[in-house]
Amino acid sequence: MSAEKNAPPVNDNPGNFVEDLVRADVEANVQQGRVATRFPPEPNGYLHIGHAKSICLNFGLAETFGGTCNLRFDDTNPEKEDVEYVEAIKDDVKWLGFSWAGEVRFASDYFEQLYQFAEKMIEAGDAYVDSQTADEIKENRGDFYKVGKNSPFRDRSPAENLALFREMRAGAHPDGSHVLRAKVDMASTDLKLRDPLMYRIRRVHHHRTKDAWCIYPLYDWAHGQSDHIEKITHSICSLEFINHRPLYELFLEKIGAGPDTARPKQIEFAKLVLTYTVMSKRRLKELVDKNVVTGWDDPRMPTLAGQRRRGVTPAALRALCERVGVATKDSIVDVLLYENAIRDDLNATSPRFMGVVRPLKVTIVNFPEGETLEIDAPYEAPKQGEAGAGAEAEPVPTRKVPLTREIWIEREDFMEVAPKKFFRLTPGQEVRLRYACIVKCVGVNKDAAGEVTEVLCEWDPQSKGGNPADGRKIKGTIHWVSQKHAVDAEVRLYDRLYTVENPMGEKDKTFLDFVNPTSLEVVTAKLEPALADKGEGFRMQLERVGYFCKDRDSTSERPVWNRTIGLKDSWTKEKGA
RNA sequence: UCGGGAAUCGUCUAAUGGCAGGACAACGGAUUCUGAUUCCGUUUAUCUAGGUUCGAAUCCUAGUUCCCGAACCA
Repeated sequence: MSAEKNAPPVNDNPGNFVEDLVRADVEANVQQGRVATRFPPEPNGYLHIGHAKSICLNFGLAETFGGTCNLRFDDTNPEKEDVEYVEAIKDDVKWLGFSWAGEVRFASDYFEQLYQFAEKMIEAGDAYVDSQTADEIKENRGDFYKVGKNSPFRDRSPAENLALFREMRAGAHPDGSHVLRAKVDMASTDLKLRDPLMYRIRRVHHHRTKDAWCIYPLYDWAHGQSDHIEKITHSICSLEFINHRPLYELFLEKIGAGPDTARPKQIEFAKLVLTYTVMSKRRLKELVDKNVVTGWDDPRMPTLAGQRRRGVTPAALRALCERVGVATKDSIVDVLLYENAIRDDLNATSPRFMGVVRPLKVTIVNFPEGETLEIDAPYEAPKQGEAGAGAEAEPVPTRKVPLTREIWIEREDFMEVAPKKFFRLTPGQEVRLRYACIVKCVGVNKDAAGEVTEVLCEWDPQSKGGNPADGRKIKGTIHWVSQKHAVDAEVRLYDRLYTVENPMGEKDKTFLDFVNPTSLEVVTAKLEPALADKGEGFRMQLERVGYFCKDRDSTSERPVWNRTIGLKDSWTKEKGA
């Protein structure tokens, strides 16, 4: 008992320092204890696994504290943005299982208000129109070791600045001729504070505001102010934005957002990076544009659309984000953690079926020709710790599996010359056909090249259902499909897209140099007939093979299944050793 | 040569001056009509050097390493 009293607090949960900070604010009644977050993607590409972490964090916080989370598109750079992405992103967030508060927001909804804020800045002498060229601005900004030089236009009067800024808005000046800058400090050691740009002139069609504007705000001017307009309490972003925080706060100060206890608070966390994965939108676009993959939703892509098509569940993605934790240290998560989260969820939820991916003919020579044995086989995911069959405490749902004289088995389940501990088919050895019976290999047929083309077996008719009458131990169980009933299907066997942990980590090479040449292998598989009528998106486990999801490329003549992920395999490892 | 961040098992992450814990991975074993699942067990960590303290991952000093920052991108 005394030991219990002295026991240190135990916390087996992964850390989430953001949640701790928010909780502290709620308990201190900051912002009346209100929690309002936002997920602010730029609609210039598809969401990926990294975004999932931010989505889970922001929406999760809102759920945890009974607050709200907005979906806000940060659409301030029309050159790269498109409605295609807006729709895809909305779908992805919904698919992940989250709902945003009210309508979808757009930074572009705030362009007028942002503009008014900017006029206030000008009137207060806190912003000016700079008419230097882009090169001059860059030159005069200085660098890490050299302070900047004031622009010759820095001392224009508020009245002149206001007139010029209004002309900029009205389209009186060509692109690039002027910018609006905040007047801060060209000598600051923080380069971000050397008179940051607020507006540029760009005659570009915007996907929402069309041609209403020819000046567009830059990130630093748009983001914090949008947070303020939406009354966001906690503005969560990734680590690289920590350099922007002083500016974030300065702008809120200048627009009169109130005391810092009443303003949005920027908090930075480490984004999710996975081994064997390249997440940046630019590279993802490159894979698409160079046809390395078939599109943004290619099942090898780390995009949410790709992962969804591959068969990954939203629950698996959420589990990954939960397990990874939230911290301020740059980290690279082993992709195995993700694969484990996928298997974990799929194992618990996938019905079981049989299918042969690389078929090899087997003839059961003493099985009556033309006869079919119908077997009732359970297909539900086994309960935790239970075996797939046998342990029928209560009736379990089953499907009919036909057994005939000619069947397909997996090519790798037969070896003419087998190593020790090979518990599958090999001459003279007995093996169980899952759910069906015991067979023994009595011979093989080969082609001219010496390749085994057919395996001959005898079955034990006393073992119908899978267990021998005399109770003898059968070590191996293999899957099979009746040839006569088999459904041909295109199966896409996906593997990691890269051959190395960090495809970006090599000098003199690009990530494209490390694309796995066998990241996709297409085979014609033989599936059991019960799978014939499954619809697009149906997920299942092919026993002993892996988890699969029916692809939208399926036609009535040719079903297509994607391998989401294989089963863990301790056999190939042993074999290799 | 500047400014800002961060350093705990192989990986991610706890412990906020008091037993360095968990997950994944690895390894061993048990169970199994999936070589899966499940169960049990084992190995492995506080960046370095000083200091404060009865006691330091935690506080102090110095150093080292890594990341971010010089777009009219976000």
